[in-house]
Amino acid sequence: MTEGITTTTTGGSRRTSAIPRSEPRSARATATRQRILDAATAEFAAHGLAGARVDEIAARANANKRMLYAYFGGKEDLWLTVLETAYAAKRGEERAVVVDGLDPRDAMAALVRFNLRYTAAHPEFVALLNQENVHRAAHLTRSARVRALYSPLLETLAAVLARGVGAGVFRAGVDPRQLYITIVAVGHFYCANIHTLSAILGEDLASDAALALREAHAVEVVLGYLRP
Amino acid sequence: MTEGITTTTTGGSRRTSAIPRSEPRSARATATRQRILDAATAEFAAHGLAGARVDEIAARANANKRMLYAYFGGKEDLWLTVLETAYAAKRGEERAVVVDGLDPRDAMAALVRFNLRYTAAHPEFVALLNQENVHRAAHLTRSARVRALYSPLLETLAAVLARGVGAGVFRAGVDPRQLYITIVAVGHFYCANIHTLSAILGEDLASDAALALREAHAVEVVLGYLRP
DNA sequence: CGGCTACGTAACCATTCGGTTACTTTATGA
DNA sequence: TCATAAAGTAACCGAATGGTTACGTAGCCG
Repeated sequence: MTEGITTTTTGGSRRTSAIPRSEPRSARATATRQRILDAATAEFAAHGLAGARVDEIAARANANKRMLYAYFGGKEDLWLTVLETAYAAKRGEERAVVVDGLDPRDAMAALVRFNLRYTAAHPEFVALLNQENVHRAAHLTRSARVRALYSPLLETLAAVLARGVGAGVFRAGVDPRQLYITIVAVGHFYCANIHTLSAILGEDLASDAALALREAHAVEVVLGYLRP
Repeated sequence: MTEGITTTTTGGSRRTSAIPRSEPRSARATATRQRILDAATAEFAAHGLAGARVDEIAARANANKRMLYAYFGGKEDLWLTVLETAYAAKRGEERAVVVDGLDPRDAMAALVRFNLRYTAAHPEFVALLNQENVHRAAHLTRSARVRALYSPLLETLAAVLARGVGAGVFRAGVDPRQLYITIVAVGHFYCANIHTLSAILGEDLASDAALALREAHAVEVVLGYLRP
């Protein structure tokens, strides 16, 4: 009863910090929570943090707004949970990429392709990241959960790079972190700015054909650069 | 029963379409207009379209909200003007880059560096683009003014590329558009995601030292790739 | 000067929206 | 079976926000 309310603040920005319920007890509750999370991901990706509407999220989820506050605490907390979930999903997929035993060049190409395809297939991830950067990662930096999720892609990449250098098929002296950023960049930037780029260049970059061309180019750039 | 109030207008979103005043007549008016535009650029970059507050823009500009509506028509129209202005500014800077007479490799390196530096020096441009992509370039595609601003960088890039191929110092068969996207990407992505990347990688990528490293890497990637 | 118009101000308005309260329904287990 | 707590609902609240109206002021031309 009487959860510790102590709102005290309401002065500056609209915020309250009801403690989010940690674990739903029934299967129905879990389903409701999940529906809210899915709806929130879509709504946040489509409109951003400030543009998203809590009422709309609840409506999309076929849930009551009250439950959203019960499960997640508030709009910003929900945003963070959505972000964390999106990150965790990508890290999970990355973990499933296995390139052991492949020729280093093939392995590297596979990593580049994976990244581009994942990015293209998950525009909501791109949109969420864009938004969070507008906010200068204010929420993400507060998240211990995300900080713990060091990218498996980076680990794999460093290993492949070292293997290729050892085999004499890659140039030496490449910083894996810089290369990681570059690989993510050639795919992410394309997908993130696909609308403005299409508008500026006057062609549809979102078509399958255009994506295939971009993929080939991305692989070519990375492998071309890495030649000894 | 009386709930369906037939407000006639205001069906979906709050909008009014006051016709923006085309040209201010006095110097004072021009200055006011400019102050509003500058303040809007900062506010939109900091908070996005939905997150920006019209009152705040007016306050920052030391102008009255009324004049904002008089000069720009409304929040979304102001947003578009800000976007167009930012684009025009970058295009203007690009036009000032002259690489004629340079060795193609030096010329290419200069283009890569220019892009990275411009992007790093203009976080507001990056933030605005991010936002506009969240909105799927909905405003930009409506702008004839931006569509006319075909990137000079792309033109220059294509020329340098052709020159290098002719001189035998660049590989043949590279699509200038793909390369353009890649060059912009390696710089833009870094700057656009500098906050989330710093959070994930656990180091400050915005420092001068980190930026210099990134610049060197970007040049190395592009020139390395272009080797025949 | 004197009236006209562009420029600027402040108070106001209707609606939206995040968040809350008071209440009903559903499931669980003693 | 029935008390009890979790899950869910609907109506409500008040601050914030985009936009407007009615009114003052300054500079320019006759």
